Amino acid sequence: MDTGDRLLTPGEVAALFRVDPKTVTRWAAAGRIGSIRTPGGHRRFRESEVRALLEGEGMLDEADEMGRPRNAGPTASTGPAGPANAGMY
Amino acid sequence: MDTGDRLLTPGEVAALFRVDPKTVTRWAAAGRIGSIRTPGGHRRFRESEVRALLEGEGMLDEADEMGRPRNAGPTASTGPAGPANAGMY
DNA sequence: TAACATTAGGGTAATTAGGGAC
DNA sequence: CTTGTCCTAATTACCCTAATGT
Repeated sequence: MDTGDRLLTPGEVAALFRVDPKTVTRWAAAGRIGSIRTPGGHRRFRESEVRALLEGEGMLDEADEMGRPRNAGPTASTGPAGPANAGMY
Repeated sequence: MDTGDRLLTPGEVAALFRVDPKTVTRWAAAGRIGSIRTPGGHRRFRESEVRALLEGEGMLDEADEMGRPRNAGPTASTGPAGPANAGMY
């Protein structure tokens, strides 16, 4: 059962989200997305986790959302409720 | 049970890290990962060491603050024997 | 022995990391 | 507060040919 633990490079993740690779790096640095480091220091991301984030897995409807109380509120717990347990066994 | 007496080829390790086999060879040359040489000069890597590197080897994530803490990993156990992991600038 | 895929080795582009500022 | 762009340095990817492993 490979849920897809393929690893993606920062550039691929950035392309998927249509953001700058630097932004993906910031997400990883902030702990918003799990990352695996190569011995050289580069990051690799789990495809399953990235796809979960793309799907909006856990994200409620944002149709009416405009305020986007991200950090302002306590216990933000924004969205995906956790790491989506992408890859743990 | 063999926790890792199995030896992996550069191609195997490269696939695990989603990097080029040449990069794995470079890691071995730089001493970032242990390697066993065949009489012919080819390298073999210990599966236990590779898996330890993949898991993060004692490093959960670099999340620090801001946002919310993600779930904690499954007890990272004790770091094996933190080998010479040195190197970032 | 022969054939095939993989690996080693060097060299050169492309990508990534990290910081700091707007 | 988030994102994109600037910089420099390090790491990685792809090019090649020859040797090794099965």
